[in-house]
Amino acid sequence: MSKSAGKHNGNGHNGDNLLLSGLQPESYARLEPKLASVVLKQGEVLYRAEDPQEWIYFPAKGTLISLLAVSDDGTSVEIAITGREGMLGIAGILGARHSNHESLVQNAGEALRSRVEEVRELMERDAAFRELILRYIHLVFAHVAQTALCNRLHSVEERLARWMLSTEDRVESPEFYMTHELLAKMLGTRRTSVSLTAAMLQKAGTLRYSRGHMTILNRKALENTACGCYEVMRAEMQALHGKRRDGHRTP
Amino acid sequence: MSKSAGKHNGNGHNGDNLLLSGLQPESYARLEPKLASVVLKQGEVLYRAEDPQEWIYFPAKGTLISLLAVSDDGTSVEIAITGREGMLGIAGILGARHSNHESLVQNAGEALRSRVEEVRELMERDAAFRELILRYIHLVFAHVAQTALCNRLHSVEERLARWMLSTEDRVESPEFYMTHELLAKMLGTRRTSVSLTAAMLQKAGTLRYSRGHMTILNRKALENTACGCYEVMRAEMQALHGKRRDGHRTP
DNA sequence: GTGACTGTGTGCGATATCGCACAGGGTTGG
DNA sequence: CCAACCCTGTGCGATATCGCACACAGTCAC
Repeated sequence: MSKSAGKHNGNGHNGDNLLLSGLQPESYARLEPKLASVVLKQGEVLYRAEDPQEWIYFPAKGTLISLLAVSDDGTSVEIAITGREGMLGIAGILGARHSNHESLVQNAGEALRSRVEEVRELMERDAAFRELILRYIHLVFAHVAQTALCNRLHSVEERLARWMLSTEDRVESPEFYMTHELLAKMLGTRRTSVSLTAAMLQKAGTLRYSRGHMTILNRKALENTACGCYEVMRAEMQALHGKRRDGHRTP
Repeated sequence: MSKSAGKHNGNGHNGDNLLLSGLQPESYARLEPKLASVVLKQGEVLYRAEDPQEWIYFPAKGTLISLLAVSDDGTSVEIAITGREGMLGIAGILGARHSNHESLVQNAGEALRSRVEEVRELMERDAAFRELILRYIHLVFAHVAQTALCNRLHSVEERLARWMLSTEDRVESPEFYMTHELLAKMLGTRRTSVSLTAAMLQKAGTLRYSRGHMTILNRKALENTACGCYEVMRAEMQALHGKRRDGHRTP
């Protein structure tokens, strides 16, 4: 279900983004000339904290972007994660000049982007599009809230496993680039805590990694290790995009 | 600045809610017949997790409501806090049937409420109102994100102080009802951790409490104890409602 | 006034995580 | 091929918080 998504109408070259493929053909036709395809590189920062919110990004299949909250002393924590199920630039949609969050490209890929005003204009015209975007904002809201809970109540191991699962879902591959250092930045913990936990999971045969090349070997085991937050977030996403209830991907 | 807020147009009996007082008179006149005044009691739960999102609440001056994320094992964490600067029922505005969050009345008071559909309808008609509501959603989003960071990186003492300050701002009084047990529920920690920390602050003369009756004695000291998250959240609120930069209240 | 309940103080061992420092093995670029 | 750099493993003491249990003092209902 890559190009022509089941319940969606698959507007051809929408970069597989699920918000765009949910558009009616005539709405998409109106937005299309404003959309530009961009290539996002691993490690690229789309928005720094305090940057003006000018662009909306609609990630294509496989592209993965983290939203990070940064503290004044440089420490940071991931608050949400975005793949082709969503978009980047919510603050702009909500009328804010800037947000305090940094968006960091975790897995390279393509995205379509448009100016905030164009998207807002389409939202005013097209009620279905507006509803979809608002529902997506609700999804992110729920995601951030669950993260707040998870950060407080769950162990590094549980959070690490949750992160791996969410990432695999969006990258749509069990292999991706991710160092312990970066993981620590996102989980808001020390690099060594990540290394210890990851080593345990590797010994157990759950995953394998080497110098940033990470591979999930046993997804079931990861699911058992992760806290319930993963399921909560996944259910929320399915409520929006109506994916199948049984599995996370279709071959 | 109780009834007739400076930059706002003060629509008489809007319960001092800053979102409603920001409305143009004709818009408010349209919404007013749909608004009903309700009294919220201490400890009352407006929305349980999974409850259908039917009502929007606009708290009046002094009324304080917490948004809690609840885990399946009953543990919980506060993700946001709402006073007269905002409203309750964002999930409904965003088109979600339900949210996973519980809203708990911390400080009794009044609120105006209306059905979700009425508010949504006014949002469609009145662009200024829509912008205000969307900007408020951004505010809450920023608040939840900051909480996620704070929960992960800051100590019980810092978080407790932050909570006290936010609460005083909304209750608009240095005295309010709050037990250690409840605080623990919101900060996502043990009751005894709260008791220990609170006892330290009491010995230092920063606050005083007895069986749920809590009084802030030295606000400056609290500000020094709290993490920067308080300032971040407050700045965000001021960006929306344009309050004075120097103090939190006017006599 | 008495009993039941609720809010707070205290103790104490267990554990996860922190903060920091250093070593060594891949990888990359010249 | 070598040097510099990046990623990961390891150690170890310090500390915050956890989890649980029990004591005691206000407060409220009767």
